[in-house]
Amino acid sequence: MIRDDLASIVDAAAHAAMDAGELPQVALPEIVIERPSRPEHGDYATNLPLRLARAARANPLDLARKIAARIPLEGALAAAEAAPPGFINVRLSEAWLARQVDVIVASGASFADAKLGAGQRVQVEFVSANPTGPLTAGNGRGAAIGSVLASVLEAAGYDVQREYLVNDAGTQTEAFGRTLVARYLQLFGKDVEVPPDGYPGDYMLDVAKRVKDESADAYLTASPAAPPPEMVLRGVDIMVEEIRSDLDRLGVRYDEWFRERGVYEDSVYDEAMKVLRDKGFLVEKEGALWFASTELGEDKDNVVIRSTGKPTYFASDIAYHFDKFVRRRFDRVIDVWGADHQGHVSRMKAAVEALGVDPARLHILIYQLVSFRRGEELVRLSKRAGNIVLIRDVVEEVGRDAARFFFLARSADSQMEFDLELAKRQSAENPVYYVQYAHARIAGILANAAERAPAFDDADVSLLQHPMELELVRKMLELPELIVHMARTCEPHHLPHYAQELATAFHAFYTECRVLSDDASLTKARLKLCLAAKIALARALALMGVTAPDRM
RNA sequence: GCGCUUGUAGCUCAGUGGAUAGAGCGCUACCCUGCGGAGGUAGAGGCCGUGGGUUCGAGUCCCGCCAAGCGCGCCA
Repeated sequence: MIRDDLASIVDAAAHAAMDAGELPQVALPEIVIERPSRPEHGDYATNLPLRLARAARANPLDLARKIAARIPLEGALAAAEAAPPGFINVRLSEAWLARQVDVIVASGASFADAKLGAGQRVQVEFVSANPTGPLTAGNGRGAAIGSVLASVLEAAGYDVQREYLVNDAGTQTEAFGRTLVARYLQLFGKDVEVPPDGYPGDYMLDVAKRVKDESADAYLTASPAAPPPEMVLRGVDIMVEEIRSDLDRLGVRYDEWFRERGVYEDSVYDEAMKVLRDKGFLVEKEGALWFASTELGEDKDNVVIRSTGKPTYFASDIAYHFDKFVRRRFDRVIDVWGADHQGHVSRMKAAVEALGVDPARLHILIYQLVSFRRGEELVRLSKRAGNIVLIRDVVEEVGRDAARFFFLARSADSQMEFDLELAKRQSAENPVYYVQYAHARIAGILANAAERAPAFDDADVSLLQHPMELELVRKMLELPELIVHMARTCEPHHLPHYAQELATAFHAFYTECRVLSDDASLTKARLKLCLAAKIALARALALMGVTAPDRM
C-alpha cells in the first residue's frame, strides 16, 4: 500500500540525510503519513521535520527541505516539497494514478483487501440478546456494527468468526420458562396467570401455540413454578429461530450460535473456576463466592456463585471467555455490547486477566443506545412495555439497506436518535440511495457500452488525465487504507461516509467527462475507469451489507 | 455521590495533535437538443458546551465546571 511504502521512503530519506551529515544523528519518531485536507498540499504529507526539530535542534523547514530532497521521485511519487512551517508534501504521479485503474480492475472483487491481520483468528460476538423475546430496533445497531466490523476485519486479512451467544441458562430463561408454561396452560383453558416477573408480550402466545402444536398435551401437568426443562429449551429454540429470521432480514449471518448452557455441560465452567480458585481469585463472603477483582484494581468484588449455590451470569461469562480464549484459542475477541453493559467492561477484562489471558486480546466495543421517535412521540424500549419497536418493523418500514446504512453511519460512541417517521419520509433522499444510484448509473453505462462500444480489456489507461478522472482514482485508492484504519480502530462507521464521497467523485467525473464518445481510445479508457469505480463502490457496499443494484 | 460515553452549521452527524473545521438534509440562486436529473454548480449558515493547562501547533491530549445518555444487584 502506497501509504505504508511512503512511510519507509521518508524514513530512508531521513536516514540518508543523517548519514550525509545534513542533520544530526537522532532517533526518528514513528513516521506519520497523513492525507492533507487541502489539495494544494498534495496527496500525502508528513510532519516529521516538525517533530524532529527539537531533538535535532534545527529549523523544521530547513529539515523538511533536506529530507524532501532525498525522497526519490520514481514510481508513484511525482513531487516531494517542503512547506512551512515544516511539512513535506508529497504528490502522486498522474501516470501512476491512471495505471491503478488496471490494477483495480485486475483485482476485481478482492480490491482493497489488506494483509494487516496476517490470518490471525478473531471472533466477533455481537447482539447476543436474550432469547426471551424478538429483537428490538436497538439491537439493530449492534447487529449492523458487529456484522460490518466482521466483514472489515475479514477484508483486512483476519480469519473471522461471527458468534451469537444464546443465553439459555439463568434467571431470565427461568422467567421465560414460567411464562411459557402459563401461556401453554392458558391454551387449554386453564386459569393460570403470567407470573409478574414473566414476559407478557403476545409473542409468548405464539411460542406456546407452537409448543402445543408439536407436543399436544404433553405438558398439561406442568406448573409455572417448575417448567419442564425440555419444554423451556424448545421455547428457546423457537425464539432463536425468530431472532435468526429477524437478523436474516437485516442481512446478518452468523458462523456460530453458542449456547450458554454448553459451558456447564462441557466442564468449561468447572475448568475456568478451577483456574480462578488456584490463583486465589475466589473468596467466600456472606455465604456467596466472589471474584476478587479488587486485587486487579477494580473498585469492588463481584459474586460468581450465589448463596443459593447457583452461578451468576458473570460466572458463565467468565467460563464463556475461557472457552473463547483457552479452548477455542482465538487470538483476539471482540465483544460488541450496548451501553447498558458498559459497567461490566472492566470486570470482564479483569476476569480475563485472572484467567491468565492478556486482556489486550479482548476488545469490548460499546455502542451507545438508540432512542426512537415517531415525529414528536418518543418511543420507549422495553420488552415488557407494549410500545416496543422491533427490528423487523424498522426493516419493513425503511428497508434493509437504509436501516443498515443509518445504524452504521454514526460512531458507536455517540448516541443516536432514530426518527422512524423521518427515515421513512426521507427514504428517497437517504444517502444510501445516492450511493446505490452511482452504482446503478455505472451499470447502465456499461450495459449501454456493451451494445455499441468496443470491448475495453486492452484500454490504454494512460489516456486518463482529466482532473476528475484522477480524482476518482484517488478516492478509490483510499479504500484499502480505510479498511486498515477501521480494522485497527474497530470503527466501521467511516464506511458510509466513504461510500458517499466515492459516489460524489464518480458523479463529478460523469458530469465533466463524457464516457461514450467518437474517440474510441478514450472511450475504452473511460469505460475501464467506470468498471474500476463500480468495483470500488460494490466493495464498499458489500462491506456494509448493502446491495449494489444494477438498476433502480 | 462514583464510573463510562457524549456536547462541532437550523437538524442529523463526520473530523488518525497539523496548514483556511467538513458532509447530508433543510434554505437561496443556477445547470437538461448527448452516456440514468435519485445528478451537477454556486451561496448563506460555526467564539467546535465553558474556564484553565500541555505543545512550535488543540475541535482533537490533560484538569475543573455545566449539560445530556447509560451504568453503579447474590438481573442479564
